[in-house]
Amino acid sequence: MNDSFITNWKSQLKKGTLTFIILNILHENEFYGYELIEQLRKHAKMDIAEGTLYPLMNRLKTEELVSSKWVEQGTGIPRKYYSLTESGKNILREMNSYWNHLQTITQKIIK
Amino acid sequence: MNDSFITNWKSQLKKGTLTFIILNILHENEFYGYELIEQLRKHAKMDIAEGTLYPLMNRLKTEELVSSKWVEQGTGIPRKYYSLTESGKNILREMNSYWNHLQTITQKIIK
DNA sequence: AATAGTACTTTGTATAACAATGTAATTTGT
DNA sequence: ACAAATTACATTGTTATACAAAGTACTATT
Repeated sequence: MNDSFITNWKSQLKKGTLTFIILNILHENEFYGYELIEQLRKHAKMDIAEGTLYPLMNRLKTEELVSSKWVEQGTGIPRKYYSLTESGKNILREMNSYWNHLQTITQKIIK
Repeated sequence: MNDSFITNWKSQLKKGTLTFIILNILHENEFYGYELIEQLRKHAKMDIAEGTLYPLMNRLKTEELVSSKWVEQGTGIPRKYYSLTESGKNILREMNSYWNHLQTITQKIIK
């Protein structure tokens, strides 16, 4: 029951950090949804449900922080590739700045 | 409208980080609720609504990560002081460990 | 006497993660 | 050749949490 506290905490911690991480990943490269989930699992050891990612990407599109384009594959299901808009890059700069601030704060209090 | 994206993001970011920061603060010292809000505003530049903090402290009590005691003042309203339980200290160690992991991840991708 | 500040509490709303389920095509295992 | 797993996107309902707003009660300031 106290083990689930950590599990729940990690889930709550994603609210905010996930958006932040994904925007940063998209700053370097274009990715499609399913690929982002794999990237996060492999490189960040974060397990993201599909029901988390796809709605999140739609929110980012609605806010016009990312744009998307369908790319047909020679074979298989077409992929929707996401990339950062100019507005998205500006917002990301603000987010990075606040994240750094948060780091400074926590570094002072963590034992 | 895009300015409110950052505002909302900071609010979402608190889900998880706030619990984390408060438990770390309580690791060094006992504090009462109103004092925690002041501490966060002054030292972390985080503005926490009372309707955020008090329910949070009650959740932490229910989970037995913190205990509380009323302390009567010579004058004025009595204060409810919170302190970390042994269980709270153990959970906090796990949280700090995961937070450090998150740092390593984000440091690699932030421009 | 009125206003601001201290200190805790409760109620209702909005947001986001997630489990579950669904669709459709492809690849792998036997 | 067939079943199962994987790839890829999407939707619905549930749950947790921050926050605005309002309330209670006492103290300090003007």
